[in-house]
Formats: sequence, C-alpha cells, structure tokens
Amino acid sequence: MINGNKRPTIYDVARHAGVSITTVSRVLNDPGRVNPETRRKILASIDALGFVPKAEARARAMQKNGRIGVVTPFFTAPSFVQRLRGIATVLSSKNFELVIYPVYSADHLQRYLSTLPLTGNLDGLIVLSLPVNDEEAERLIRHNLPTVLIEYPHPALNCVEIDDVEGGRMAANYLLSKGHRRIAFLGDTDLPEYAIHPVSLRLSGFRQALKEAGIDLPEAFVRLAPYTQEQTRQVAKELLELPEPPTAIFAATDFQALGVLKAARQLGVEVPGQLAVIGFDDLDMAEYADLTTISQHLDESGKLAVEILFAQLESPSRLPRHVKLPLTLIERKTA
Amino acid sequence: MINGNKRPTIYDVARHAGVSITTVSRVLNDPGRVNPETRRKILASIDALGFVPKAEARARAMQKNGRIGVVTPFFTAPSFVQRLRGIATVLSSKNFELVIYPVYSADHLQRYLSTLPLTGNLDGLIVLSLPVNDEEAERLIRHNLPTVLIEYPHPALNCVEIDDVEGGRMAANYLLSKGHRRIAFLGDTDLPEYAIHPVSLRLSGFRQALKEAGIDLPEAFVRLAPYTQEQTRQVAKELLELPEPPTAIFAATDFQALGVLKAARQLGVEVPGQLAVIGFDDLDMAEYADLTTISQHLDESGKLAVEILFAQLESPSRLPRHVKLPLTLIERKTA
DNA sequence: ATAAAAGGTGAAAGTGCTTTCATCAGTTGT
DNA sequence: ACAACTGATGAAAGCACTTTCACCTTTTAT
Repeated sequence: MINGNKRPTIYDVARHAGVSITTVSRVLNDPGRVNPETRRKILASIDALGFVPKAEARARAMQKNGRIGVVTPFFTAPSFVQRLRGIATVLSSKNFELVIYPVYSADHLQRYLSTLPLTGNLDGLIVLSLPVNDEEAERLIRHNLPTVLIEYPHPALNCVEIDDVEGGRMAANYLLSKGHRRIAFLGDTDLPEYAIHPVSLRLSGFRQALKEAGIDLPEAFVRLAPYTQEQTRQVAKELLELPEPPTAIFAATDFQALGVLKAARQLGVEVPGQLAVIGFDDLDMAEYADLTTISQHLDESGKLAVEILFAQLESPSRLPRHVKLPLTLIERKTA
Repeated sequence: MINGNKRPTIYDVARHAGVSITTVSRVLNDPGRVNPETRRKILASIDALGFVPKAEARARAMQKNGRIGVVTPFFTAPSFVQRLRGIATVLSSKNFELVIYPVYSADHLQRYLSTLPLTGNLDGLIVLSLPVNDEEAERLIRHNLPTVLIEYPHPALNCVEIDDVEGGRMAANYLLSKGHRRIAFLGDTDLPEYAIHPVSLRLSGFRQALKEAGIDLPEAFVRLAPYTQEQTRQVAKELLELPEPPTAIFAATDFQALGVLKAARQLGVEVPGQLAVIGFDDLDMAEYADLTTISQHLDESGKLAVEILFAQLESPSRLPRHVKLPLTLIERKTA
C-alpha cells in the first residue's frame, strides 16, 4: 500500500481518479448523472483505496444497535463490579451495547448527566449509586432518556433501592440474638461528595435496633476508616485493643469485614469464638472468607434495573417504578 | 415558535442564549471551561429548543468517534475486571467512551470481530485474553481498526503479552529456594473454546523449572478444578489428604489460591508452616489474604494497552508493537 | 448553419460541529 | 503601581461531504 496513513477521504479518491470531489460525491449519491466511463474509473479508485464514506456508516451504526449507558462511581469497589455483571449479562442477551461512564468526581457526574441525553446517543441509562438531583432528573425526562437509578431514590425516575436502614437493623438483631451486648460498627469514611453514602443509613438502622433492645452504642464503638484493606485493618485493631473490646463487629461492607477478620487473625482473636463479624453486600469473596453477611443481591439488582429499563423502552409513558429489593441474611461462619 | 421547522442547530442555541457557538460547543464537550452561570443559561436554551447535536457533524469535526471498544470474556474473573479498571482510567482521562462487548461463546467472539470494524463506529479495539485468528486480524487491519490484543500474540497486531511460562518458572524456583521438594500445581479446567488458556503455559514453565532442578512432578500433583471457590477447595482438599501430601502448592490464579487456603484452614493445615501457597495475578484480594503471588500488573497492562492504541491512532502506519510486561514476585505470608 | 437543449463536470458555497488562537477583564505577586 | 498570570469568551479556520450554479461540449431541431 502506497499510502500508509489515515483513512482515505473523498479527496484522495478524486485525486486518484483524476476528477473533482464533486464527481466522486455524485457517483455515491446520484450515479445516474455521471458518465458511465468516469463512473467506472472512480469506482475502481474507491476500491483501490478502500474508501468508505464515513457519515453513512456512522448513521447506520448509531441507528441500528441499541446502546445502554451505565454511569458508575469508578468501579474500584467490588460491589459495583458485581452489579455491572448483572447488567452486562442481560444486555448482551438482548444485543444491546454497554457503554460505561466511570465517574471520578462530582464534576464528572454532573457533566455526564447533562451531556449524555444529548450526545450520548443512548437508548437508556442506568445510574449506579450516584445522586441525581431534581434539575438533572428533569432534564433526563425532558430529553426522553429512560433512566433507572440504583441505590438512590428519585420520585420522577425508576429506582431500584436497597433498604439500608433495615439492613443495619438486621445485622444488629442477628448479633443480639446471638447474645452479644458489646457490639461495634465499622464503616467507611465519607465518600467524596459525588457518591452517595448508604453506609450512614446502615449505621442508623443498626443504632436504632440496638437502642430498641436497650443496648448502648458508645461512640468509641463507632469507627470509620477509609475504604482500603490496610486502613480498615488498622482501625479494627484499635477496636480490638480497647480495654473492653467489643464481642461483635458489624462492618458496613464485606470488603471492610475482611479487614476486620485480618486484624483479628493478627491479634490472635478467635472468630467467631471471641469475636463475631458480620458484613454487608455478600460479595463473591464473602463466601471464600466464610463471612456471615447481609446479601443485597447485587447481580439481581443489576438485572432488575435492565429489565425495568426495557419495560420503559417499550412503553415510554409508563409511570416510574420504584422497587425495593429484599435483603437476606447469609449465615456463614464468622458470626 | 418563531423558527419554522428544522432541527435547531448550535447556532440557534447560541443566539437564544446570547453567546457564541464556541461556548455552546464547550458546554457539551468541556463544561469545566465555561462559567457555571453561563453554562446553566445555555443548558436552559438547549432544553428550550430541544437541541440535539448531530452525531455525524460532530464526528467529522473531531475526526474521531471518541469510542473505543473492549472485547472481553465475560468479566466474571476478577483479573479481567482489574485490567478493565486500568483501561477505564486512561480512557476516561482522554475523554473517550468505553464500550464493552462481553463474550459468552466462540460464536459471539467471531461475530464481534467481524462486525465491529464495520458497524462498531469505534476508533480502536482492545481484545482481552481472547484468540484472534489470521483471517480476523486481516479484516481488522483492512478496515483500519487499530487493535491491541492483551494476553494473546498475533504478529500483525499490537500485543501486550504476559510471559506465563516464565511466571510458572518463577513460582517453581521460589518454592524450590524455600526448600520445598513436594510441590503440587492447581489450575483451572480448560476454559470454553473461545477463550485462551494461559494456565497451561504457567504449568509448563512450572514443570520445566522443576525438571531442571531434578524434581519430579507426579501426575497426582497436577490437579485441575473448575474456576469456582468451592470446587477448587474440594480439589485442594484431596491434594492435602494424599498419603504424602505436597508441602507447597502453586495455584495458577489467585482466585484458586484462595480456595486452597480455605481448604488448608478447614483441615487445620498451617500456612505457611505445613503448606506453602503461591498464587498468580496479584488481585486486590491477594493482599487481604496475605497471599504470596506473582503479579502481572493487571492495571498496568490495561493502561499500557490503551496507550499503545492511542499511539497507533496518531500514526496509523506504525508497525505493530509487541510488549511483554514483566512479572514480579510479591512475597507475602503464605509462602 | 445556428439556436436551443442536453449531458457532463468542477469551483465554490454551504453543512453543523470542534478547536486554535487571540482578546479582554480580573487577580495576584512584587 | 505594573508586570504576569488566570479564566472566560468569541472569531475564524478547519473537517469530510453535499449541493448549487456556472461552464463547456455535444446533440438535436430548425
């Protein structure tokens, strides 16, 4: 190939065939008007250069395939991945494209939300664990972009919600039923402003349930750590080294529960003998760690979101649906 | 409405909002650079007029679609996710869309590979751990779709490779250096035909190194299990219950190494005292489990792939580049 | 032979958008 | 008080095509 560079344009074809671009264009759009002789020459050049009129290809491609966008806090946390998995499964079976928009900042989110309905070329949108305000919601609706929010409620949009408060209660009640009285909570520090914070809700349910049972939750038993294994472990260690350490810890996410388990291992604290640990999420790895936890059916919620989305695609005038997925306590070996 | 029919253009919006088209364009493409006040005004105008930028004009002006595709075996395995993470990070910083094509069967793969260059509307493609044959490669090239293969070599395409054989050797040599002589291998069963199987390569390197050291690898010490925690655990248990069990196990992936650890825990086998375990991948969770493993720099490899892709986008005539990422042994506490 | 119509082609003016570069008003540093 | 930035904006130059219009040959009709 003589020309190594770039995709050929109509100009290249024109030059190659010794005609003007006008004529080339006509061969493509109105072949009747061009001399058969010239036409053949041009067609030959088109083949030789492998010229593909771009605009056409694009329009066709954009029209033909369905595209669903997923806006997600950058999928560092395993729980996002697992939800994404549910989404991908259904989407692919329906032959829809999956476009991912990772969010790294509030700015990012804002930008996607205002821009996607316009330039995104999407048939539908799923927003994962991110806050959508009224203005943004209204814009999504006005631009007819069917949307499902996961883990964040908005009256005007479809939502798949988790009852985090209830989850906190479940954890508390379970530990209470096992006879624990000195129970601590370990959550993550506030996420950056752009994400939502279900962990606080879990804490509040947890606190409520304890209170109802007449159990005190001292401030020293409520600890937050950044969402990393190492820092969580450190904080868990501090909890366990208290003069009167808790006999049970509710970790607001499985990922952090693993940090707690690690701390216990290092300190030689026996689980569940000396310390009960319960998590939240039921990640894949919870099973590996034999972690007792509260499952929020991550894969399920992803699938469900897609299904709601498709339902709305079919009847766009449907009222927004709000679904609350049940939580399940999975009893394994750490509590 | 004053304006007759016709879809509104960026000019209409600009006029309506009392700004220049430049600023309107910026609201769509780089909202950060425009004053929030102005931005809101413009967004309001956009909504009022129902403006939708024409995708075709857009792509023409940009000389790109701003979309890159990733074909991946359905991302159930954590290692894919982690690579994807690297990819997503770079992509998003360059303002490109990430389109995911999950592959569930050989058929699927074949279909993507043949249709994406035509209708995919992509600027580039990344293929994750999937085999691409000559015919498919040729088509990708003919249609000018810059492509990077990860974990699968092809002479005509860019590749980011892992030296799995060397990885196997590293594992073997490390365990040998620790004085182990009875060393077992635990891999996953063959993946479905559509995926490639680096695990066999790891095994062969492992075997070689042992052989060179004059150590025997009895068939009973080479075990395969489906890629699930439970089944892996079962097989590991069988290994450990052998009359003369191994003193070290090389698990071909971290995920499976965790299964081994679990089996050991359940049998009361002390790690690393009675049993050394080494994995492969260095997943996030490897750190949690204190797993000694061979890191293949998953995030890195994803990033690298994107960078190679962009390099090719800039100079399309470049020869395909083949990069072999180094492996690193991460010594933690299980071996 | 001669005007009129037809056939074929190219120069150039759109098309709707992005992006570079210049401008200009405010800040900040000294 | 004055140079040196910074942030926000617009004018204008692309981008890859399509379309209009004017031009030049040929044919055909008279």
